[in-house]
Amino acid sequence: MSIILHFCKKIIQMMTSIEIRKTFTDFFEFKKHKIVPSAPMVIKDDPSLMFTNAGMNQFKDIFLGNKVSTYNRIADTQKCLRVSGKHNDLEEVGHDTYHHTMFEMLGNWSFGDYFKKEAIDWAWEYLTEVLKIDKNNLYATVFEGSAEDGTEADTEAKEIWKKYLPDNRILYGNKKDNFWEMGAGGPCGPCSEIHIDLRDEVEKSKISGRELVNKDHHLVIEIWNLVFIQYNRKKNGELEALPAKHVDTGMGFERLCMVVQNKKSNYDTDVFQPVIQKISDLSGVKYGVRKETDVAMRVIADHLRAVSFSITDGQLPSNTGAGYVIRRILRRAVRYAYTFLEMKEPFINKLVDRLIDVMGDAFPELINQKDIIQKVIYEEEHSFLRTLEKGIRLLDKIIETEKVSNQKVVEGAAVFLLYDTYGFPYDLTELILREQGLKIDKSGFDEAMEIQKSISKDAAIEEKDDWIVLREEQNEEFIGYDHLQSSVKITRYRKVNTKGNELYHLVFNYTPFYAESGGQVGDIGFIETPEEKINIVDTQKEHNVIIHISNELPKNINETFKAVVNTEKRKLTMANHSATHIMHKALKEILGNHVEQKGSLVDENKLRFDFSHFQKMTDDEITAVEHLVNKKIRENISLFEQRSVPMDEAKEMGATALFGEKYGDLVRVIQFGDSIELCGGTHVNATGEIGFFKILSESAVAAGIRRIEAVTSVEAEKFIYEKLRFINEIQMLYKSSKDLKISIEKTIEENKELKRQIEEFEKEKLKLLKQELKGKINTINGINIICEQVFVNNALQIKDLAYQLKGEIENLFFATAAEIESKVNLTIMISDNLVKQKGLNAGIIIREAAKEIKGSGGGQAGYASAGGSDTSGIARALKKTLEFLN
RNA sequence: GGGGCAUUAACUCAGUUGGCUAGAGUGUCACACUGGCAGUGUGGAAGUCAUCGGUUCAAAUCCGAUAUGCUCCA
Repeated sequence: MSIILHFCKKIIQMMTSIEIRKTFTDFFEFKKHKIVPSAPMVIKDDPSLMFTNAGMNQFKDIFLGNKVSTYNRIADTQKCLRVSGKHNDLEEVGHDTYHHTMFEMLGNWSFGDYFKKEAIDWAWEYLTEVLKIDKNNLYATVFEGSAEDGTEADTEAKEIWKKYLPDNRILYGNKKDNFWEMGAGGPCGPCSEIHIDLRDEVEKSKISGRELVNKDHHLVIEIWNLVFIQYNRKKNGELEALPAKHVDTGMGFERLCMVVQNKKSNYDTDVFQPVIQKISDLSGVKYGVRKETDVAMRVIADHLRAVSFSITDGQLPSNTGAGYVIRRILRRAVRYAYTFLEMKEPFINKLVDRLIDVMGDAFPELINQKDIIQKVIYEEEHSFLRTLEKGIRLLDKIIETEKVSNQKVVEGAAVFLLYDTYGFPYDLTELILREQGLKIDKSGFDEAMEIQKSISKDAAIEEKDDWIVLREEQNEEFIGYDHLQSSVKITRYRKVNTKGNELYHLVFNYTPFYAESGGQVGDIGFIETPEEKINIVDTQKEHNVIIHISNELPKNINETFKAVVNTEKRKLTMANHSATHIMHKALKEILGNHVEQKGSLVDENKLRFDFSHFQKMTDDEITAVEHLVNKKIRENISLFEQRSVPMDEAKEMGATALFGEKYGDLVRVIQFGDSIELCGGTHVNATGEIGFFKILSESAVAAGIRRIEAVTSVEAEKFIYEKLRFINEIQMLYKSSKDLKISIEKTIEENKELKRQIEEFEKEKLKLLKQELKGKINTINGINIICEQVFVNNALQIKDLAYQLKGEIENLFFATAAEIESKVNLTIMISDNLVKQKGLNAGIIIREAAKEIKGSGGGQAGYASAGGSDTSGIARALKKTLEFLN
C-alpha cells in the first residue's frame, strides 16, 4: 500500500500532466518494469511504415521472435504520429476535441512474463487507486470469441474483471473491437478494453453508459487497451498457441489527462492550454468564443507538437517522403492561422518556448534542439506565406477574368493548376472564391487530381514477384566486417520489374556484401562458380534482409558460389566513412557542441555531411577543420571496434548517438581516439588509410543546416593534382612571370582597356560610315532616302546604324544591305511619321525585297530585317525597296 | 521516383500568335527643396534576360539539355 500513499498527496490538488506521466512510470517501475525512453517517431528502416503509430512499434521484432528482449517487463511513454497510411487523422484534427496528429501512448509490456491477471489487476489499481478515478464510471470489454477462428470467449479475462466490476459493466466485444492483430499474419490475441463514462448525472439517467460503449460517443470513451498476445496467425489463417505469452497495453496520454483533470476536451488540459493561451496572446483572439477560431487554435497547438518532435528526430520538412508529410502538417497550421486568426506573419515558431515548458521535462531533446526547431519552423512559415501571397495574386487574376466574362463557376482545372503547381490550398481557394460569389467545378478538380495520381503511381510501379525460397532452414548473416569474400548459397530470390527493367533480388546465407544503410552505399561485386559469373550491381536492405541485386539469375541456382566484393570501391567508401566520423568530431571541436548530424552520404567518390549550424563557415573554420582531420589521419589512430554493446553502455562511453536507434538494440561502437560513434558501417583499420582529406564545398541545405562535401584518399590526391596541373598550365602560358596573380591581373586590365579601345574604334568607324551615308541622302517628295550597300562585320552594327540614323534624320527612309559570312543581311528603317502619314510598312517592303536575295524576313512597320543566300541580288533588292515609295 | 511551374537590375515583379537596340516600383547615387527629420522634386548608374545548344532574317519569348528553386503526387 505504500505506493498508494506515495501518490496520495498528489491527488489533493489536481495533477498536472507532468505529474500524471510520472505516476505512470513510477507505478510500473514499482511493479518491477524497466522504464525505457520513447523510440524516435520517425522510422528509418521499415519501408512499410513512415512514422511510429503505436506504442508497440519499437518492440515489433521481439513479438515476431526476431529478437530477444533484455528485460521481460517494460513500460514507457511513446511519441506517435498518425498522419499517413491506415491511421490518418490529419484532416480530423482540430475539428473535434480528441483527434491528434502526434500523441503519447503510455504502455506496459510483458514479454513471456506476467499475463492477464497482473495486466488487469495493475490497470485497475493504477486507474482507481493511484489516479482515483471513480470506479462507478468504468466499464470493461472482453473478447466474445469467433466461430471463424475457432476461438472461445475470453472468460479468463472476464473472471478477473468480476473482482472489480459488477457483471453488467463487463461487456463482450466482437473480433473487430476485441481481437488484436499486427498484420495479416504473426502474433495476435484477444484484448480487453477499459472504457469510461464522463457524462453528467442527468445524461446518465437518460441512457445507461453500457449502451454507449464503443458507439463513438465523445464522452463514453476507451481509455486503455490491454492486449493479450497468445496466438500466432499462420499463413493459411490458422491460429496456433504461442509458447510464450505477451502483454501489450496502450493508453492515450492526452485523453487520460482529460479524464484526470476532469475536462471535456483533450485541448482543455494543461498539455495544450499553455500553448493555446500563447496563440491567443499573439493573435489577440480568445479561445472558447467562436467555433472557427477555436478549431484553428487547436490545429496550431496540435501541429506544433508534431512538427517540433519530428525535427528533433532529424526529420526536416522537405518535398519528399516523410519530410513532405511534416511540411504538410506545418502548412496546415499556417493556413488555419492565416485564414481564421488573420496571422499573416510567421509566429508559430514563437510557440516553441511554451511547448518546451509543457513537455521539455519528459523530452529533453526539445530543449537541446530548441534553436533549430524555431529556425526551421520560421523558415517554413515564411516560405509558405510567400506561396500564399503568390497564389492570391494568381487567384485575383482568375476572379477578374471570371467577372469580365460573367462566369459563376471556376473551372476545376484552373483551381488544380493553382494547387498543383503553386501549392495553393484548395479550401482556401474555395473560401476566397465564395467571398466573390464564385464556385468551383469540384468534379473537374477531382478529375485532374486523379490523373495526377495515376501518373505518379504508374511511374512508381515496381512489380515484385513472390520470393522463391530455396532453403527454408538457413538464416542470413552479414560477415562483411571481417571478410570481403566467402562461399555462399542462395537461400531465396525473386524477380523485380522496374519500368521495363528486369532485375533479380538474391538473398544469401552468409554475405560479405554491405547493404546500403547509415548513409553508406551498398557494395558491388560478383558471385561465381567455375561455370558462370554473375555481377552484383547493388546491395540493399529491406526488413533487415540483405538483398543482392543482379541483372541475371544464375543457371545453377543451388550451387555454392564464391561471393566477391569489389574491394576498390569498398575501401574508398570506408576511407570516406571513417573520415566522416573524424570530421564530425572536428566540427564539434571547432564550431561547438551544437553541431549535430542531420544526414550523411558516403560512397567511393566523396562524402557528404549535413549538420546543424547557423552561419556560413568561414574560410578559416574550414581550413581549421581540414587541418584537424589531416592531423588525426597522420596520427594513424587505430580503429577500436566493439560489436554488440548495449545502448546504455555505449551512451556511458560518450558515444555520439544518432536518431534511429531503439531501446534494446545492441549497438556497434566505432572509435578512433576521441571520436566515438554508434555506427553499422565499414571503416578503415587505422586513420592513416584515409590518406588525405580535403573539403570541396560548404553550403546551406535548409534553415540552420549546412552541408559539407569532401574527398579523401585517391580522390583527394586527384583533386590536388588537377589543381596543380591547372596552375602549372597557366604558369606555362606566363613563362617568365614570377608572380602569376599579378600577371593575370595585368592581363585582365589590358584586355579591358583593349576592349574599350576596340569599341571606340568600331564606334568611330560606324560614325564615319554614318557620315558617308548622310552625304548620299536623296530627297524625293520630302522623303530623305538612303539606299546603299554597306560593309560591316555583324548584323548588330547595322541595327545600331539604323537606329542612329533614325534619331538624326527626319523623314528617313533607310534601306541597306550587307554581306556577312557569305549571307545577305537586308535592313529597312523608316521614320515614325512616314509610317503614319504615308502608310509605309518596312515589314511588307522587306518581304518583297527579300525575294531578290532568295531569303525571307519581316519586322514591324518602322524597322524590319531580312536574310538571304543570294549575294548577287543585293543591288536588285535595294532597288526594289524604292519602288514602294511611289 | 514521376509530373507541373519558375529563373529578367541590389530587391519585388511586368514584358499579350517571336520583331519597342528590355520596362515598372522599391532601393541606391548625385543635385535641389524643407529650420531639422519624415518627405518631395529632378537627374543618373545598374541587366551575359540562369547556363549550353538548336530553330529563325530576327529569340527574354519557340524547342532540347543542364543547373537551381518552388510545387503536387507516390
